[in-house]
Amino acid sequence: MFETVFKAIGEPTRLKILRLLAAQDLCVCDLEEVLQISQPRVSQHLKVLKQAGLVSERREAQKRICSFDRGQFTKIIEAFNDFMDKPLDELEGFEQINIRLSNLDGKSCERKQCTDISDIIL
Amino acid sequence: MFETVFKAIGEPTRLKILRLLAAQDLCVCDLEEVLQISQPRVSQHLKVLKQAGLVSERREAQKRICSFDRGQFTKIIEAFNDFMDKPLDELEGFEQINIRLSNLDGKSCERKQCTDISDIIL
DNA sequence: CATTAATATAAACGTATACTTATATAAGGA
DNA sequence: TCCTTATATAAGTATACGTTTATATTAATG
Repeated sequence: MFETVFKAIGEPTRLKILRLLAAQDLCVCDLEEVLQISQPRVSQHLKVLKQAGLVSERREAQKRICSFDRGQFTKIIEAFNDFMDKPLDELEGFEQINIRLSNLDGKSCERKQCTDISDIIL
Repeated sequence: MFETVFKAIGEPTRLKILRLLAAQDLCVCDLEEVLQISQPRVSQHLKVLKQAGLVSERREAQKRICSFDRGQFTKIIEAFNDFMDKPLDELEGFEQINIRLSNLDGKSCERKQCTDISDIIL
C-alpha cells in the first residue's frame, strides 16, 4: 500500500501531473497539452495515480476531470507515520522479522557463521 | 529530489529496512540476518536510502551502524507539502508549463475553477 | 446512425532496476 | 604480515517500467 503510493509519486511525469492537479482540476487532454506529452502517456500515469488513491475523477460528458485528492494524501502520510512509530511486534507481516530482531540483541554480527557443528558450545 | 526520496521508499525491501531502522539502529550484517537477504542486497538498498537522505551511518570498528533519519524525513514531507501548496508561477522548472496552463482557460476543456485561495476575489 | 471527440487499452520495445555471484576494500586481530 | 570480519563494488541477468504506435471504447453531435 505505502509502496504503491510512494512509487506513484516517485516518478517525474506523475509528480508533475500531481502538482498540476494540486493547482486545478484538469482533464486528460488538458494535461496532454500543458505537459506536451502523448495522450496514452497521460492516461497510463493517471491510472497509476488513481490506483494509489492520490487522484480521483469525475465525468463531464466525454471528459474525465481529474483531481488531486489532498485529503487522501494527508491520510496516507499520517498512516505512514503511524506505521513507522508503532512497536514492531504490533505490525502485521513483521512477526518473523521481529523474532529474528529480538534474537539479535547483544550478539549483533557474531551469530550467523555457526554453521559448523563443532562450533556449537553446549 | 522528491523523486529520489519517494522512489527510495517505494520499494518493499527498502521500506522494510527503513521500518527496522526506525525501531533501532542496525549494521549491515544485522539487517542481512533479520531480513534474511544477501549482504550485497542490503548494501545496495542502503546506498539508495542514504542518497535519499533517509538513512545516515556511523562507524564502529569495521561495522557501519545505520540509523533512520526521522527528522530528515519530516523535513522532506514538509518541503513536499510546500511544493504542492505554492502557486505554480513561483515554482522553478514550471515556467513553460504554467504559461500553457494559463493559455488553456476558455479553450480546450472548459472550466477554470479556483482551488487556490489567492484566486478568490473579495 | 455515422462521425468526431475524449479516453482507455494492447503490443512492442528500450531502459532502468533489483537481485545474484564474484571480487575488492578496509579495519581488526592472530 | 596474514587472516578474518564487515562492507562495498562490479558484472551479469531477468524483470519491471515508461514510452510510443496502433487500436478499441464510450459519449456527444450532426
